[in-house]
Amino acid sequence: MAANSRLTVAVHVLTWMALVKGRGRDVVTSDQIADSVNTNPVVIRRSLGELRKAGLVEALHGAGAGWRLLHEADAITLLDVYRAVETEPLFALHRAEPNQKCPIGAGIRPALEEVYDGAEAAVRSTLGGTSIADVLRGTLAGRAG
Amino acid sequence: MAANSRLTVAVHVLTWMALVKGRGRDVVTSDQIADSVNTNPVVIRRSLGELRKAGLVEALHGAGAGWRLLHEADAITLLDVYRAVETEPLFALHRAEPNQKCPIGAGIRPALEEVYDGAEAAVRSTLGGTSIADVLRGTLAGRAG
DNA sequence: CGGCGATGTAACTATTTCAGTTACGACACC
DNA sequence: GGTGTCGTAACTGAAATAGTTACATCGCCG
Repeated sequence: MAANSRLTVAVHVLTWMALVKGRGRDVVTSDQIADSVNTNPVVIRRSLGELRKAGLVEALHGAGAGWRLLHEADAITLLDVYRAVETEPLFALHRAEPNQKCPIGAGIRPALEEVYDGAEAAVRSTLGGTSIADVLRGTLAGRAG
Repeated sequence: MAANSRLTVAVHVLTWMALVKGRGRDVVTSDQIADSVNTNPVVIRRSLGELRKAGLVEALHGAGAGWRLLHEADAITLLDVYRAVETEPLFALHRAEPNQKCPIGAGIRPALEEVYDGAEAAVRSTLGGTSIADVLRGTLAGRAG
């Protein structure tokens, strides 16, 4: 389970919500989404909870409860989703502190961090160039849109 | 993301080898490298084994055995290292196949793959722009070079 | 006001991965 | 043949993921 599928699940959730919203249904339940993603509703609610904290969706309570998109599909980029669900950096540094008595051990971490920051910036830039609307179009067309 | 430190360890290994090679010692043992990385020699040998398969280092046997860089430090990019040690994609797709009866479930995976491929290409491009010599300079200077 | 349907979360489990460790055979030089 | 190192298998502990059960909570509706 090297890489996690949180970004995939969250994008799937939002893309599905965008699709059914286009069909006139703008409040949906975690059970309905779970049926499309093919997983447990709790997994979906966990994902929606992160998206809610990021201000991308809202939860409604009481009768007719469920979830609603807070922005248009073309105003949500995959970078927004990435920021909402991904906490860890792309590449981890040493698990244990390297030998500080060695010039490499003492100085390599900031050097690596600079390179890793550049790689993450490149990823964010790529994700920022694709919206949920793009994914929806690509999904229905068989391409990324 | 359960990010691993394989890239970090492998870059550390090569950077250290480049440093000591500059000091005239071009055959080193996994024990010596492990002392700088602050880990077990077997972890280093596993990393070196992947770098050997990638053609970046060679192993010597018999008396005076050890490892040797096969290229100059400025001819090895972090992309070469990334390719050598990283097998999994940056982002995982669904763990279980999504619902094929749903238009999103049926079509989202190729759409996502296209975006993910773009992100990976961006990472590779960034890593390709930095060499072990750059990391060595940055490590000794307190920057990435 | 009580029932209902959904959210929100805690708690537990199975699976997987990572990295550290021990152990030992293989190898090539002396 | 002895020695030092590689090369790798096997095991362990720790952590993360995602799936699951369970249940308190919330707010409308009859």
